[in-house]
Amino acid sequence: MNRYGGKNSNNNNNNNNSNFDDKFDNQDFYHHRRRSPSNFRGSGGGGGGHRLFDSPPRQHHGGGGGGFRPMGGGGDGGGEFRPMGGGFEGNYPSPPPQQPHTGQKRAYPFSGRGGGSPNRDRFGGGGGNFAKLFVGSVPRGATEEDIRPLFEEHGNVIEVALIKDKKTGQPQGCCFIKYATLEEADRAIRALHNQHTLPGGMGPIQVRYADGERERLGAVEYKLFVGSLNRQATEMDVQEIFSRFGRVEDVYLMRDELKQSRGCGFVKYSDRDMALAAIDALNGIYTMRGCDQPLTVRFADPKRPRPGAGDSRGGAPTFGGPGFGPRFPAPGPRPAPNFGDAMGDNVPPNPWHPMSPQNMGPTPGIRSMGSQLLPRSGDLAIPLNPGGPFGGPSDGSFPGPAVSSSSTSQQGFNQPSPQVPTVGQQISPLQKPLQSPQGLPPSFQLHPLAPVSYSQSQALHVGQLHVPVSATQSPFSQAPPSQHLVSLSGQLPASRPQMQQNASSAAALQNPLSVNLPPNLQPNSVPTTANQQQLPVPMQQQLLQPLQQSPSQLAQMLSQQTQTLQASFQSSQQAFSQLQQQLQLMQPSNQNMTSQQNSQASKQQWAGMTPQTAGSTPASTPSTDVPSSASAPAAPVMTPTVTPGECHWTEHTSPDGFKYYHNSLTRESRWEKPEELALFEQRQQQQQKPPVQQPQTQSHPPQQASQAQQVQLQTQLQTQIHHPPQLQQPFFPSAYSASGVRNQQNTQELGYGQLPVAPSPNNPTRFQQGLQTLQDLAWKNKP
DNA sequence: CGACGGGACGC
DNA sequence: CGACGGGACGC
Repeated sequence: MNRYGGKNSNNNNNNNNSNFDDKFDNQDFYHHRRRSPSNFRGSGGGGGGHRLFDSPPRQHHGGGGGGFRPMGGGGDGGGEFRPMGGGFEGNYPSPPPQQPHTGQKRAYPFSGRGGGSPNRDRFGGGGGNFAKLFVGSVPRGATEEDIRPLFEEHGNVIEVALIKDKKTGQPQGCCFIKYATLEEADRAIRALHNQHTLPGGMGPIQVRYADGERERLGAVEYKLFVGSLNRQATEMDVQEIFSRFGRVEDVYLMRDELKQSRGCGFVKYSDRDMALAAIDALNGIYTMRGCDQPLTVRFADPKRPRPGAGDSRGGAPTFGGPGFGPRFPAPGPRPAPNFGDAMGDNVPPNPWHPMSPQNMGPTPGIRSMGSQLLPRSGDLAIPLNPGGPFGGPSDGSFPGPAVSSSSTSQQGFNQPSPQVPTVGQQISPLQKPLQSPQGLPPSFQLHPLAPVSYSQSQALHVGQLHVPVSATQSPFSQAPPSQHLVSLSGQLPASRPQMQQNASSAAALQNPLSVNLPPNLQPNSVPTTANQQQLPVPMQQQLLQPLQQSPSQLAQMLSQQTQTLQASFQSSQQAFSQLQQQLQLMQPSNQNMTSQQNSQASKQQWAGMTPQTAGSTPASTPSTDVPSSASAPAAPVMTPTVTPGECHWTEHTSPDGFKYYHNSLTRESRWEKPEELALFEQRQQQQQKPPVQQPQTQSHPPQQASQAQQVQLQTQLQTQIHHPPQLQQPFFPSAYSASGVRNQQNTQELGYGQLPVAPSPNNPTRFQQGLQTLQDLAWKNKP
């Protein structure tokens, strides 16, 4: 069972007074490098084995030892980088030598809110820093040598402790890694959590602070419970929505045994203001597409204690809850600065009931605390792009961006700083269009603002306007066309002052997208392959295209696209029934067709989304493969280069320009080409299979029973079921994460992924699967 | 309307 | 020191 994210990181730990959070945290510079199993073992990893600290004798470190110094890794450099992205081939500057710190095992028992936390010591002297991480999903057979190198890429590993069962001595599949500093630990979490699978591992390793570490280190996290999520939404989608308020440390969606989302989950921030901003802007306001109810966003209840967990009591290191503010006077230095008073004056009457009217409202105010950094509401009211992954506010209002007051500069990750609008930092309206119109899917949508912020720090600067626009909508986006129009045309709601776009915006346009791309744009990407840093040429072209069009045109396109989408949705259900009928007829003779049809259908679906084809049903227009522009808007994610196959795997191209594969049945996505697909393709080629361009012409095995039927079915699928596929994959394939939240279902779902490659013509199972898929699709299209 | 992720401290 | 029973779906 692979679960996506995991609890984890939290960077902003405040830690000794060193404002390290202002600098270190650039964690993100270092990215994990995907090591291939082959080189995994021996590579000493960056930094080369600083084995000095191997298994230090346990002594009690007294505190104070001056060793700690926030290693900075570098200045801020604005290094934003996306956790997932993988774009950076780990240029991890070798970790600065650290002072050896000994560690203690489970040192401070930390009793929850208990008082005398050891933190004091830390705060005082900054000594005694070492950070222990818990690492899960470690192959049982792994040895320290297998693990250490990986972690040394992110810092000096002081100790690696493989956990064995006390009684049996059997490896437990987990271990503890100790770093001398929190920064290193943080980096490791970001780079590895859910993002690296050890050889032989069944899934990506889970990297998080060991129990009690957070508290011990003074780290806090603000966990929000999020309800009424679209069950089709992925962690990534959720992250997209929440990243506007600041860097999302982690997203965890509750799923059932079958991995189906339960419609709720948790989002963590390390900054309280971000959490508050998210609540204000989304709770009861933002409705995801396909949902009839707005999100519920509130501070999470304390985690229900797990019986079997050996966790120390008390616990909940999370803050934000009702009484937490007061009760936890800032476990760490951090909270205090910006809103130490927060709970005091700015506190809403009832934090636990964010739903209160005041918090709702079209333009959720920015409940920015009194931080000086925070701009005034007027300035802040920057419209967020409604077109996020799942649509905008149901009421048509833009969720307000919240501002994150804390000036923690570390939002670095995927997100640009929380939309803290330092005045003047606004996105030019045109920027969005660039991305959206072309339907640069999700990835671009992910951090809608990201590009901007990034650019700001990196290149562009003053004078840019942030426009709420996000023309792009993910398939689930509910934002009415009108919103888009507004956005595009630059007519923002009155509440937004910014609009002062200016000429510079045009110039700015290109930069952000074509130049700065990677980091921001690929928030989630997790490339397997190296270069993710550069946007593929094609991609860039796409991005630029929009520029050539006038806003109004863009708006129109969007509108059309939207209509098309809607129309398609409506028809899907019908299609489904029809399909069922068709399938029944066909069942006896050929089954494999189902899968093929699906593939084709999905391909078509994209084509159908062509804006030009407005409202039209994406009829069977197989001949022309979707022009790049066509696939854009509606098609959230990719350019469907389809590879029809038995295996249900189809190849797609992410906005980043990287290929990935998606299984229509399992909805699994992976970066590597599935073997099944490869085999299938081979088979196809052997059969003289024509290029993808002509799906219809695909070799239809002569043996098929009734071609007529097949065709019919195919047509229907093509013409009517367009959404399904989109819906399934509207988003990015997995790689997600800002916080390591990444979809990595791959490995684990092999069970599904590896469907019988051999097309057993009369395999009822396959048929069932196809049906299943269809049903699934139909379901999704449901209102 | 949904509520917490696999495992957890050896030498 | 003392260390988890009893009870279990409202809005």
